[in-house]
Amino acid sequence: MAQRTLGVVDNTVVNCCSPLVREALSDEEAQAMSLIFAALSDPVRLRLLSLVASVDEVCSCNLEGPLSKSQPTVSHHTRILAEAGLIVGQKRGRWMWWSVVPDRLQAAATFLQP
Amino acid sequence: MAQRTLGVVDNTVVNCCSPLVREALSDEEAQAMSLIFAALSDPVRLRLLSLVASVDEVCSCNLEGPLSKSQPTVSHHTRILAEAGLIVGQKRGRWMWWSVVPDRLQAAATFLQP
DNA sequence: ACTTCACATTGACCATTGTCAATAGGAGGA
DNA sequence: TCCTCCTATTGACAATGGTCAATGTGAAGT
Repeated sequence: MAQRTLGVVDNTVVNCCSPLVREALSDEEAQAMSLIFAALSDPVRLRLLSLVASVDEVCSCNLEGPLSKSQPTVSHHTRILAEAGLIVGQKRGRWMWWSVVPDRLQAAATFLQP
Repeated sequence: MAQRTLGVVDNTVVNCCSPLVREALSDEEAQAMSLIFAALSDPVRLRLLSLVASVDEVCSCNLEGPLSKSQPTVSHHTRILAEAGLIVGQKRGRWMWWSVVPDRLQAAATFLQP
């Protein structure tokens, strides 16, 4: 076992590592995290997420051009990213405004941190 | 634009953020990163990676049991994780010993860090 | 040489996914 | 009301992916 112990606090061993490294993942944890990474596993969605993350808000109509994808395809990808909790949409008038969820990105990053 | 500038060093603007947030991702970057996340997008592979990460080395024969998957399936998943650079295998005798590549995990984590 | 053991590869099957044309829904303007 | 605009949904298709039985490969022991 390569659990890198940092110290003992209140008679509890404190380990250094993220859930991924500390111990074997449960089925439920693995299932939940795989949904996030599945949302990140497509290059078009990564570019879409990057477009949203690099500004405060973007409406769907401003994504078709940069992504060179049809409107239904963009809608499909925003839906998957939203279901993974990585972006949230707010409808104002006829436009759908998307923004990132920094906490969700941070959670995924922390999960991988060795 | 929501580029959060940290300061100016050598006449170059220094931004705070990961590639994902700093600017729109290129096709090549998106394609490359999507391969890593695709490797992480399956619950069985996440559990496999966790098993490898929680110890120094594991041979394939010790993965079939915990994962409840057939030997070809385990081989399939180790291959995908290895091609993504997340684990490396070393053959010693008849056994294949797998270990994680911490730098690769760290790179994926940094990529997501907002 | 023969056998055994650990792992990789192949082939087949079914499920999932990315894409777009066509259509539907819903908000605002004339 | 009618029309236009933006987005979501549906349906279809090709491509990809997870799984395992069968087979191949290669190393170690007898």
